[in-house]
Amino acid sequence: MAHGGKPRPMKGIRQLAEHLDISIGTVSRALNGKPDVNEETRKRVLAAAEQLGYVANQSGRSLRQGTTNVIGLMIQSSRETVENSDNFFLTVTGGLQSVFSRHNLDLIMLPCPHDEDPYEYLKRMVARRIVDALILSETQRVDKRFDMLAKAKIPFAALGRSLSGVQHPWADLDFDGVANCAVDRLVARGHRRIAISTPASDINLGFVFVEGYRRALERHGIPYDPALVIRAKSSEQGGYQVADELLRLEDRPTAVILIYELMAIGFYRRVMEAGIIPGRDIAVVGFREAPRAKFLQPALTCFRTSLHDLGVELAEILLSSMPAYNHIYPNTKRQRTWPLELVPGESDAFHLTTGK
Amino acid sequence: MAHGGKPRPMKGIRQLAEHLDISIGTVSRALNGKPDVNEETRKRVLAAAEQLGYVANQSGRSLRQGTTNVIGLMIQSSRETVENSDNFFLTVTGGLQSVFSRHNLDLIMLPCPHDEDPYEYLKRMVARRIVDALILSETQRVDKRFDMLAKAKIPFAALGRSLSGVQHPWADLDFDGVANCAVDRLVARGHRRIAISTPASDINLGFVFVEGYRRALERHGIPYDPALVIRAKSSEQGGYQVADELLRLEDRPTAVILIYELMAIGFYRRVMEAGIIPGRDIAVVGFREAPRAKFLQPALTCFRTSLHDLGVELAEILLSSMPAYNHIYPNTKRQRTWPLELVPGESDAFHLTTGK
DNA sequence: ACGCGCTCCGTAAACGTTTACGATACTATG
DNA sequence: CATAGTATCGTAAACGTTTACGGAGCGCGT
Repeated sequence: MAHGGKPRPMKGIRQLAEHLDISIGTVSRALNGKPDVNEETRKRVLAAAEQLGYVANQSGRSLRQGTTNVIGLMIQSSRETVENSDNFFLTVTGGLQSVFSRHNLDLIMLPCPHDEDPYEYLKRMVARRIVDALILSETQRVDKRFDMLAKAKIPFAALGRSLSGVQHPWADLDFDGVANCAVDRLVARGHRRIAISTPASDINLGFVFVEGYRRALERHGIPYDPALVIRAKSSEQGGYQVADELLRLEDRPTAVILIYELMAIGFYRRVMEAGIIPGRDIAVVGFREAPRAKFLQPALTCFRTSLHDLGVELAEILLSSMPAYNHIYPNTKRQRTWPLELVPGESDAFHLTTGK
Repeated sequence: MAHGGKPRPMKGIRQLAEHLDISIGTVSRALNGKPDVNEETRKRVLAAAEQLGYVANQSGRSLRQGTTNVIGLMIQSSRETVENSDNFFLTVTGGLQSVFSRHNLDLIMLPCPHDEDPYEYLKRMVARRIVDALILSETQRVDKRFDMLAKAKIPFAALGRSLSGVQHPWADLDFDGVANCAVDRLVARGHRRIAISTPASDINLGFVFVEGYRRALERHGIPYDPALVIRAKSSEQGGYQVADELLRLEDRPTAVILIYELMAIGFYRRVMEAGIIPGRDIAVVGFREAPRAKFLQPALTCFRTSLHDLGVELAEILLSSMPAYNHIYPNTKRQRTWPLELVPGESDAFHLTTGK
């Protein structure tokens, strides 16, 4: 490879210092807002940097001070994620960034390849020291990643709870609260056989969801029937499959709670194929409100929340557990279940005992 | 084993060298596969690195050799993107990674915040030298970013064409080909007033799409009517709006081509509100095949493609324009329109002249 | 005069790696 | 035996930045 004899342009702080006829130490201090530099020289330095388009080389900086000013958001583009994530991650990302940018932190997304073990991938990213802190998503029931990050002393927060690493910081949608509310609402309308869907994978939110459902049933004195818990992919196809399985049951449920709004599309379709009208013959409650759920007929009863604000909260939780920032976000609650608001629709608007 | 028990975490190549009683130069050469190192010592070094969990610090490495082994994929999480991107980016990402990982390159996603100018954001990322090369998406009609990257001599490729930076490498869905094919098909069924939708933003694919449509009409001797080109967001709501606007026209079109499949959901809904049945009273052709389009009734005629393979192609295009890799991917065609395959549905299955 | 504290700035040593260069031992060749 | 060539390895200089340290200049109180 040409390793060349051309006089390199020396694009660095050194050139900037020479151009200003100041030592590079002073230039660096001026740029980084250190106190012991004359205000007037600082102005000169900043002006020159702006004019010459100088930006500190990240490698040099982070080599010296062991910090990168980059936060990583790890996502596993598993097939299931790919099929249903839609705007979820990007919306949360917006909230995260709105906080990080205030501290000159940049967010990058680390997509773990399908064919690579998430744990190994994360280990590599950590070892490379490319990020100062991490946000983990799609937390598993037991998730080795937490222990690893704790041992490596990398600050992190999770988008989702987990059973492992008990005390780690997280923010999570209030899955059990939603299941609870949905059951209450359906029971109040006379339903007693209520089905629920949960993801097929080991992702923890499914367990939390079903657990909330189970406790709510218990509170109402309704026996918990495992046959009414359907494991399915969180997609339209999954919803179709849920309906399919429920139709096969001898003692069919009169209501169903779907963990992803998109599933309702497939669910509607399948039951209508069987001549069953959602909102008249069976009650349906979905999870998050989503633009495309708005077009369902009858309108889906679901739960609204601001994913953007959830991102904001999660960012603050992360910063509060980073030594360099916890003086700015002190005592922030390290674990936060994020509330959702009921959006009543027509899909469960009938009372069972009064007929349709 | 020299020191029994658990070795404490590696601090750097220096400790690894001391542990092996070899100079750090040799260790580095061994790890990087340089030729002038004894095969047997190399094995020892690799084994020790594996055992002690040593991974080279990326900052030190990239500071020295000016390379990071990271490829950045810039995405602008604009509101429009957030609403319709669904699995698009993650799927393409999978294809990209399958190529990059063969060369020990990692892909990171750089999400430009809504409130930041994409150009400034990119400039910052480039200046920080955090990536070796870039993939740009959502290319605008005229896109300053290309010129900037060219001037900064950063290798890049684009997911999407542009009018600026004429000779830059890119891969792009065959928007004009699809528009062309759709028009041909509709004309063959007797349609002459054919509407088309295009995004409201300056994203280039809209122009390419409409241009293909315009030329196809011209070929059939059908006059181009600007009133039939509807600018709308690429979402269900956008589709609803397209239908709404078309219904207001005095001389209503008999067919419509939608640039995003999701729009069909809203479109169906709106025309059915007006008592118009898609596939009987109006012909509808969508763009990409998507899981949720499968649930439309009648089935949407649309176009299928593998976004994963598009990612593979794009990765190879990028590598072929990187000095360090172009010997591996020589003479790869630098610009590639990616084909789509027609998936006939029922939404345009009627012949206009024979009635319904 | 002297010392002290303060403000500002220059010097140089890190940070962890890669790599050009030279050194050593050994082998093959003349 | 001298020399050249080869295989292998150690040494030290970069890469660009931050920062501990010290020094110069100055004002001020004793």
